Amino acid sequence: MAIPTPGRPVRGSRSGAPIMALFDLLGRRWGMGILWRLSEGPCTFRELQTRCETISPTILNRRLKELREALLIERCADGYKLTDLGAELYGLLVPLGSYARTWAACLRAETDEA
Amino acid sequence: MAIPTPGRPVRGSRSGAPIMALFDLLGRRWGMGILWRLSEGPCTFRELQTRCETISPTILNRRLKELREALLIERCADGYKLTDLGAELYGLLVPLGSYARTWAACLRAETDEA
DNA sequence: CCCATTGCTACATTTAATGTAGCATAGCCG
DNA sequence: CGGCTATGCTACATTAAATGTAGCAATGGG
Repeated sequence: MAIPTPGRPVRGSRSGAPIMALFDLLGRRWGMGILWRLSEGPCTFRELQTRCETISPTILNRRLKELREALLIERCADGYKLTDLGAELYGLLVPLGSYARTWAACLRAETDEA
Repeated sequence: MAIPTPGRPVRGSRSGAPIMALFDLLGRRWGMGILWRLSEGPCTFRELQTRCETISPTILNRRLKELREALLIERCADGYKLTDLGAELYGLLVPLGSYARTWAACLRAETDEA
């Protein structure tokens, strides 16, 4: 699957709105998860596979290719790492971490009362 | 597909880390796009379908069910709208909009020079 | 009653993800 | 050198998810 290109039709925008292209890319399975795990530090393919806990090498490899093409990650001596552009994106995802805990608490509360 | 439940195994975390559960949910096709479009204001199923430009009713309906179950959106007189929890999440996605434009510019630059 | 709009569902097809096995290369150690 | 380990993958068969089109049942006018 080719990477979504801003300016060309993407899922959610026939005109290729950048945000929709980004959502299309990050919305692929494991997309954000890989960025998140890689933010813990550069690592090898196999180490990344371990960090992701349940990813298959097939899909890890495909996402890595896409994310490299999208300039978010790159190869290095230790295997793979975030580019500056990727690190910047990661920075925007960080707040989702604490939000997720709030969200989880709400879900639990809802489930309990039901 | 059941919604990923924090605390139970999800993609990326056997122990169910909230952030991975959230990534699993938002990482489903159209997940973030629907939130984004709904943030423009409450609307009907069909209007939302139009805003999304290219979504099929099948998958729109499925995502709506999931997002409702996840307490991010709810039904209202006008059709659907974000819950407070969903609006809060949307707030965290907003910065991705301007980031996406930067990212698009970098991609274009890269493509041009190659 | 007729027509338009609503929120969907059915179903057939295409595409993506999974899981397991294993190969080819590179580096060490004796 | 031979044998071991780790690396980055790829092949392939299976399952699951997304797509696209058609259309139905319900509601609310006029």
